[in-house]
Amino acid sequence: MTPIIKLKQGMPPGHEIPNVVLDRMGFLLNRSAQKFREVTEEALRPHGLTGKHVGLMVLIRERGALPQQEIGKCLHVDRTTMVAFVDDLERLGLVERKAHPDDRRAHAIELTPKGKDLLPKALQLGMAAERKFLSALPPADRKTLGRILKRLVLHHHLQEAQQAR
Amino acid sequence: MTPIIKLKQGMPPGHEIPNVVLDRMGFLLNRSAQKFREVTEEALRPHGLTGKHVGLMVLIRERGALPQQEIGKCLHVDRTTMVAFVDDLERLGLVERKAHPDDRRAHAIELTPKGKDLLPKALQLGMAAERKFLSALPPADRKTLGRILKRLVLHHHLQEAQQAR
DNA sequence: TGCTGATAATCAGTATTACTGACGATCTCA
DNA sequence: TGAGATCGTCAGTAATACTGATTATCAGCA
Repeated sequence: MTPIIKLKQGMPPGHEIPNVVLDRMGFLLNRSAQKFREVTEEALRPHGLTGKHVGLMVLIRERGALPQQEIGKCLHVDRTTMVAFVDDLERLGLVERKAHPDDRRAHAIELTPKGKDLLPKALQLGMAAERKFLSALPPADRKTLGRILKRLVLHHHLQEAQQAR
Repeated sequence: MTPIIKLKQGMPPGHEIPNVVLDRMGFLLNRSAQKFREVTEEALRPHGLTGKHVGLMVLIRERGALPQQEIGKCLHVDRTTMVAFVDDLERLGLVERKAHPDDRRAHAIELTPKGKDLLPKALQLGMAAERKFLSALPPADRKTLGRILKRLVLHHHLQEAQQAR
C-alpha cells in the first residue's frame, strides 16, 4: 500500500506543496512570517537593523521614552532579551538609556537625534520591503489581511493581559 | 520635547499596543505565528510532537514515502535539520527510514502503523488548536485569512523555485 | 568501462535566540 | 522601618538553524 517514491522526473525545481500542507494555518503563518523577516532584514541590513529594532524605535517615537520592560510588554520581548536589544541600538547611537525621572531603577529609552534622523528612512525601507512582500496580492487583500491579523493579535494580547492578573 | 513617561497609572495589566506598531505587517505576522505555535504546541505536547512533526507526517501520508530532502524542500526545512527532525519521529516510532528503491543514498521516510494510527488524532488536536486560535474571528474572516496567506505563500514559493535555477 | 562532478544523509562545530534564575538597587505600602 | 515586589543586568542553559566536511552513491560522458 505504501505509495511509490518519485525522484527526479522532469519536475521543475520548485517542489509542489500539497494542499494538505497549504491548508494548515500554522504552516501558512510561519512561512509568511519567516519570508517577511527575510525580506525586511535584507532591506535593513545596510543599517545594521532588524524589523524589531525599527519597531522599538517607532514605539518610543510614538509614546515617548519608556522603560525597557514597558517596551518589552508591547512588543512581546522578554525582559532579559530587551537588554541586548537596547544594547544594539545604543551601540548604533540611535537610542540612549537616560535616567528615568520617577524611578531610579528604570531607564528611560530615548531616541537620539541620530535615531530621529534615521527612523524615517528605516521606516521607508521597511514599507518598501512590505510592499514587495505583499506584491502578489491585490490591494484589497493587502488591507484585508492587515485588518484580520490586527484583530487576531489584539484579541490574544488582551486575553493574555486578562489571565495574567 | 521628549514626551513624559507614564508608569503605573491605573492601567490594566495589558499594555496597549499603539497603532504604529499594530499597523506593521511584520509585527502582525510574527506575533500571530508565534501565538499559533504556542497554542499548537500546548495541544500536541502530550504526544511529544510539534506542529512541524505533524506537518511532516501529513505530507508523507499524502505523497507517499519521500527522501528527507524532498520533505525539507516542501516544508522549508534545512537538510541538516531534517536529520534531527526525522530522528524525533523515528524515536517515537511514528515513521521509519526505509531503503529508497531507486537510490541507495536516499532514505524513504514512511509512516509506521503506529504513525498512521496516531496521525488522525494529532491532526484533530491541531485543528482544535487552530479553531481556538482563530476563535476571535468571524468564520468568513477565517476562510479569507487562509485564502490570502495561501496565495502569498504559494507566490513566494514559486518565486524562490524560479530563481534557484 | 571508468572517471568526474553532483547529490543524499550525516556529523561536528558555530551562531542566534530566548529563557531561567540570581543579583543588587530601588520602589511601594503597611 | 521592614517585607515584598519590580527594574535592569548577567551567567548559564536549551532550542534552532546553519556551514562545511565526510562517506556513500548516482548520473553522464569520454
